[in-house]
Amino acid sequence: MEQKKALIGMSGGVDSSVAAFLMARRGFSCMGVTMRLYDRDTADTDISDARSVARRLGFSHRVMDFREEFDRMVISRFVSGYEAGLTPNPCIVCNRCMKFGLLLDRAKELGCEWVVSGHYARIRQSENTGRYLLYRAADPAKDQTYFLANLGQAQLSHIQFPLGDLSKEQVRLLAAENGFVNARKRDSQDICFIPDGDYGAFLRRYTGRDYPCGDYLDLSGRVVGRHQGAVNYTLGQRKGLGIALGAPVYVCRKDMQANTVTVGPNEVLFSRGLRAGDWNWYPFPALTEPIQVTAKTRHSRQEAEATVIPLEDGGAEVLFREPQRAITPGQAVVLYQGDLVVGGGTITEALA
RNA sequence: UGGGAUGUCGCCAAGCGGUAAGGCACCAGACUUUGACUCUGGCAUUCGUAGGUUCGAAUCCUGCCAUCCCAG
Repeated sequence: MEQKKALIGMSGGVDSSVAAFLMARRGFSCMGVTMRLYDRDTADTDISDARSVARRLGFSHRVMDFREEFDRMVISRFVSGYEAGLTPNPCIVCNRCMKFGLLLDRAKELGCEWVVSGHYARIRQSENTGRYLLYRAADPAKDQTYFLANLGQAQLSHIQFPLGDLSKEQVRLLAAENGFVNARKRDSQDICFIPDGDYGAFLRRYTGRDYPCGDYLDLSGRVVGRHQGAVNYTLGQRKGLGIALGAPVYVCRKDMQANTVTVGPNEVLFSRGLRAGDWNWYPFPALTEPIQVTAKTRHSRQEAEATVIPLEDGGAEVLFREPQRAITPGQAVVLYQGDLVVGGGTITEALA
C-alpha cells in the first residue's frame, strides 16, 4: 500500500513539532512547512526550530511565504473590523483561511492527503452520516475547538490533529524525549502579529490613521471623561480606561459615528442571548430546527446552556438560560453537545 | 474687598493628639494561541505652606498661599 503523505504545519513550537513526530511514527510520509505570515523578529528562530525538528525526524522542511495573503485575509480584516466597531477574532480567520485554507490547497498540490497541525482537538467521521465531526480535546485545559469551529467538511476531511488525545504534559515529555530544541519553548499567546499586545498602536501604525479622542459617557449620557479613540476599547473592558469613578466601570457600548464610549457597572453587561451569522455546522449542513446546546462566547471559559433557533436569513439566535456577560459583536459563539462541536458563528449583536 | 467653607497619593475619601484606612485609577506578575474578564502583588516616611504648643500633631494655635460659595 502506498504511503500516505502528510504536510505538517510547523510553527516552530512544541505542539506542531510533536504532531510531526506522531505522524512520522504512524508511518506517514511527512513534509514540514513553516508559513511565513508577517514580518517579525523571531521568524528566523521559529523557522530554524521547525527545520531542526524536521531534520531530526528525517523529513524535509520548507518555508512558504504567505505574507501577502495573510495581510489580505487576516490582518486587513482584523483592522477593518476594529474600525467598524467590532472586536474581531483573527485566530479563527487564520485557521479557516490560512492554515486550513491556503496551506491545505498547497498540500493537495504537493500530493499530500493530509494537513496536520498541533491543535488540541479531535476529528471523527460519523458512521451514520459520513460527516466529519469536531470534538473537544482530551485535555480540557488546552482544548482549542473554539478557534476551529469554522472549518468546513472539505477542510475537516483532510485534517489530522495528532495531539487531540494528549495532555500538554505528555506533549512536552515527548518533545523532550525526542530531543527537540523547542521542548521547553514558551506557549504562544496574544495575537501573533502584535507581539507586544498593543493592538491600538498596531492599528495606528498599520493604517497611518489617528483615532481621535472622544467622550466617555455614563449610562445616562453624561460626559464622564475622555477616551483615547473608540477603536481602543472592547465591550466589557475595565483595564486601561483611565477614569476613576469611585467604583469600577466597564465598557458597555461604543458608538463609532459619535466617537463615544459608554461605561457602566458590571451588571449591565449581561444579556440573555445573541444573534449570529456566518455559521458553520458540523453534524448537519444547516440548522433547521431549535436545538439545545452549551455555548461559549469566548475562549477559556466554561460554556453555558442555551437554545439555538434558526432564523430566516440563515442566521441563528442563541438564547441562554443564564444571562452571559459582555457578548461582543465580531467574536465567535461556539456550540457544543458534550464533547461534540455542533458549530460556530460570528456574533452580530447581543439581545437585550 | 468683606462673610463663610475647604485644602490628606492621579481621582474620591477615612482620620479629630499617639505616630497615614479604604475605593477607583495606575504599575507588575499569574491566567490565556483573539479582544476581554478574573486573580495575586505593588502603590503617600507623608497630610497646601511657614512657624509655634507638646514627650509626641494630618489632627491644637498663628501667619501666608490656593480653591470654592455668599455678598458686591
